[in-house]
Amino acid sequence: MEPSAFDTLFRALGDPTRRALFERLARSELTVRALTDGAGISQPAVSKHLAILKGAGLVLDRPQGRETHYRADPKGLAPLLDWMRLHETLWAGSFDRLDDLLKRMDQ
Amino acid sequence: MEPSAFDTLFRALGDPTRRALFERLARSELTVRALTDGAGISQPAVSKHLAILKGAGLVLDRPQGRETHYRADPKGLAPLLDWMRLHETLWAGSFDRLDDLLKRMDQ
DNA sequence: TTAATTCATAACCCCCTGGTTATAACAATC
DNA sequence: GATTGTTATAACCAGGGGGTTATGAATTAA
Repeated sequence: MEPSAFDTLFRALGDPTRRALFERLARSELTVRALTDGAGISQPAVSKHLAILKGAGLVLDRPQGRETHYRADPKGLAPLLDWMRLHETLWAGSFDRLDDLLKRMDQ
Repeated sequence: MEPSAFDTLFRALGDPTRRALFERLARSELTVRALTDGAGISQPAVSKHLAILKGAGLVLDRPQGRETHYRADPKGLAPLLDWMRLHETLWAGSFDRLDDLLKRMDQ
């Protein structure tokens, strides 16, 4: 069976290195070179991670000349919300924390 | 470096088989035997998945005689909320959907 | 007490994944 | 045009992870 959107999303976020890249891209758009500097791994490794993040819909690329700019895609996390909605009953205990999150986002 | 709580949680949820087990346990408490029937994999494989889910704090076990009952732990998903809070800015676009979720949980 | 059931662990295997280096394509600069 | 810089891909490799069967410990049933 082909992997679901949940699979690709969870798997993409499952790797710490990949999640670190995503978190950097959440703050600002960066080129592959900029991402490689400070990532502690080679440039091809970074490119592979970016391809996976892109495949999961977490990241968008913007080629410009010889460099490619990457940025996080807000819509990429939507399946996470969908999955949580499937398990609302589990959330009762965490409700107040989620409420806090919403309040902070609202202001 | 030792893996963070995020790592263990995301990795635990990253495997489809494991997520399926977790989803079944979200609905009702089940024994290893009950989980194995209908999982499509061997009993030792199920036990290993359960150990990983337990290690991630997603599941609680309750030994009773020769069988062990497992159930989902609501608090296990808390780190997911924490992680989302770290990236609130990314959420602007998904805000209304999260709002929907909260409304449905409130009723 | 003997047999059957349930579960966890050990030992093993294969494949997938995350890393590497090498290289090619393309763009910018000299 | 030649060179340098940026990125993606190919080829490869080591390790980890998810599966298996075998087995033992503990509990229940016969």
